[in-house]
Amino acid sequence: MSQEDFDKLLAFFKVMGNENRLKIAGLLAEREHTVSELADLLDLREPTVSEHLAMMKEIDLVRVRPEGTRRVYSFNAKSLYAMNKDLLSRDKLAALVRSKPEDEEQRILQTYIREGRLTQIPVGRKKLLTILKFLSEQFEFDVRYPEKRVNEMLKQFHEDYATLRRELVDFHYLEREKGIYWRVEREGGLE
Amino acid sequence: MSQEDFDKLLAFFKVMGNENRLKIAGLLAEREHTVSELADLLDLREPTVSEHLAMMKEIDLVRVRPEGTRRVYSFNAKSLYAMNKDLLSRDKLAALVRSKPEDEEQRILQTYIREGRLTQIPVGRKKLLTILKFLSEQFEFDVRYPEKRVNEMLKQFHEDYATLRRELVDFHYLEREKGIYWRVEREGGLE
DNA sequence: TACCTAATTAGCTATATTTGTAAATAGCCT
DNA sequence: AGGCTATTTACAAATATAGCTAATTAGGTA
Repeated sequence: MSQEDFDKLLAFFKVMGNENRLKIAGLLAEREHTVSELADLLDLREPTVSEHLAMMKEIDLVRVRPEGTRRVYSFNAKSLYAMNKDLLSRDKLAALVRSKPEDEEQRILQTYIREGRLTQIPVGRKKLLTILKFLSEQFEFDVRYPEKRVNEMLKQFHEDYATLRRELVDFHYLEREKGIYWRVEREGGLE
Repeated sequence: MSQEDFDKLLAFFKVMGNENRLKIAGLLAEREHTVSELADLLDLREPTVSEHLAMMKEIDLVRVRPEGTRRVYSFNAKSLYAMNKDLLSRDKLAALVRSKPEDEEQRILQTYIREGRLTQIPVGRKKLLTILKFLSEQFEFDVRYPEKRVNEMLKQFHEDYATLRRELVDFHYLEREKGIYWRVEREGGLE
């Protein structure tokens, strides 16, 4: 994400992160309004509303149309749509910094898994997470696994199944309660 | 959109509308970090970062995992996507304040139209727009009406057809050129 | 236990934001 | 032109936010 994109996104959040401006956006999304109408509806003075509208116009969130001595403000849906699409998309946010995670994960897995067995349990956090993610994928969602079964499954990959099991829980790939384990969607990180 | 949704959206914008918090979001989207790492990267003190993270946690934008004496923060992508999907659409924003507009329009029409005639031409903008919308619906799209015909049609509703005609044009329910009128889709307003 | 490190909480200050009043501007009407 | 209205601009007051240092809490370790 470029500096420009960052600034644009920040400006957008700043503008919308104000109660009255968000209300104005709502009112304008419904239908166009003049400054004094908005002032009435929001119980604010005209200059205040005018100021808010100027900020919203700055980022192209609203449009103005003069009508005699009034100014009719309308919501620029396109702007919101573009923002939504371009800046808030999964890709953009992810691309923020991610550098081909799949490739790197593949490389790590190839390094540590030979003939279906873990050659060693990596120490580096990133490597460990990749391995744990792979192991967690051996489990299905919505299935309850007794500890014994978990151990058996993990022993396939490494003698020290207890460490693997503990790490899987510690890093929230598995949840545990009363000796029963189940897979959960690990959030954040190298998902 | 409920008050709850409004508050949620507002809180989200408020949190993301700060330069350092937005940077933190970017850094955490890349990979998880501890408080002091972030403080280093952003050139801020730990308490400041801690405070920012607390705000982000409040709206479930980040997750924490204790690791010894550190706390490892990670980005909760799900939260962002949910926000993006559920709350940022135009419909949602519009619904922000809409209180059954159809009902209200019906109420206004019933107030001002008796036995097929306008009892008076309302002054309030909202009421006026509702009446004008109703009147505009007497005209068909893609039909060219000479002024004389427009006057006749409007006279059915009120003696002061000239005012109605002018308002219909002023508020862009009708377009006029060289004495010929035609109905257009009014944009923005009470469509 | 005592000590160390990391993080959070508390309390304070500087800055930014929001809002209001008063004055200036712009369009319309007589 | 002069008056009227809606809006914007200028500027000041009040409030909110962001940042700091210092103190406290929590976990790890000798």
